[in-house]
Amino acid sequence: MRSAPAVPNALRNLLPPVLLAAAAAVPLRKGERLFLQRQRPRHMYFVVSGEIVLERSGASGNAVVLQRVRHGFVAEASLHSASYHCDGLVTADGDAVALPLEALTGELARHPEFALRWIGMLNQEVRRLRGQCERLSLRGVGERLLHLIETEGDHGSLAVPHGLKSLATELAVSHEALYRAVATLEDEKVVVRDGGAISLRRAGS
Amino acid sequence: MRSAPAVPNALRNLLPPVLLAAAAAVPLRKGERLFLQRQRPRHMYFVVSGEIVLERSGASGNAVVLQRVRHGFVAEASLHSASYHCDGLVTADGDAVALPLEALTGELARHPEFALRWIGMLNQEVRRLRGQCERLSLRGVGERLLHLIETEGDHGSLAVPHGLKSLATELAVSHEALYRAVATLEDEKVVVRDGGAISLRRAGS
DNA sequence: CGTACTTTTGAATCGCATCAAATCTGGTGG
DNA sequence: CCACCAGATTTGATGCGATTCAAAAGTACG
Repeated sequence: MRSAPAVPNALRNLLPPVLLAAAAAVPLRKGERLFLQRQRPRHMYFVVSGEIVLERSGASGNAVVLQRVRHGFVAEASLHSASYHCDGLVTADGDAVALPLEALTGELARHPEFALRWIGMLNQEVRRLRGQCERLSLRGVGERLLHLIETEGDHGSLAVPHGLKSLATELAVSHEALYRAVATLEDEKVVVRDGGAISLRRAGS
Repeated sequence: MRSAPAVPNALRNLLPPVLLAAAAAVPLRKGERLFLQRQRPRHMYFVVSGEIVLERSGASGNAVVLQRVRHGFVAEASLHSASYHCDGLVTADGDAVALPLEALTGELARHPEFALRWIGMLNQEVRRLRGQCERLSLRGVGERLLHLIETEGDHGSLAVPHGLKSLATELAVSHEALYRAVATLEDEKVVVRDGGAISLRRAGS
């Protein structure tokens, strides 16, 4: 028996029954693109496992990573948009849930308390994005990494399940620079690497 | 008679009557701080004129500019927060409107169509922030500037009412670097400076 | 065992930050 | 009107840190 938790608890608590019924499980295959820039939005996704990267190809042709999502909503901002504003690229196998945007709009209009929860979710996203902007405003790879650990980490410990290389693109630095920064911070006894996690020495655990 | 447009049209179209009645005009004085990090949120603001900068003082003590607002909402993400996540510093005299958060929450719960409009506003903000992250991920001052003009500008023309210096902090580069980048782009016939605006030569106007 | 990937280290180069200083600007008061 | 000041603008020189190119070593997986 495949234990397929098509809809995780986070969604059960947020969405009304009608939407839960309309939710469809979507398998994520590395390399696949869930949606493309400029496409008309039809679904919103919730990543249960695996990884999706929102990326946008600039005029110069180089792809820029807007966001990595390992657990949470993707394309939630396309609710009333005429088109997706970025690509949804799967970078690690896993599972997601697709929600039809039409149904979502209808339920938001029908259930005020759901709309309020949705607004709360968006507020959280806005704050997270502000944090990312703040992080990217920092000079120095080390500072960015420490900021990430303090901001997104759990009690001074940041999970890095997919290696430092993918983390480097999120911090908008070369992977070499990140490796060197981590090594330096370890020498300085500021952080400790524990396999799939980086932790601050002070505070936290 | 002072023509005091306490509530601009953008707000009239968005907010229900009850909130418009609860809105209070707030004069903005340069140097003043509308709210402080970690304070309990009581109001949300809408900038009519002047400028407010959202800034956060990092652990290292250096202030980081999260956002400059010359027209639009400020602190909209603090709706259900226990505290503001940044300071609201006035950087240019002007006027704003203050909305009590309590009343806002109540109206959102009471009027689904208002909640939907609010969600639309938040979606726009999320996209704008993603754009800013994308911009900050770019290497090179010139690239960031061009991205800003293309993204936030009006038909390839970006208003710079407060000089390039404040723009530099928004792009997270030194003002010297920005001045040099602008000069270079002008030499290369890529942009034109027109007093308070920078415009692309190709496209746009 | 081989392939593909990440991790790691090295060396050269380039862009930006930084410090410094000169010029220009608008505004204020004499 | 002019002197003067505060701020923005501009140019120059220097150093550091990150990028880049390169290559080796480690690791996971079929």
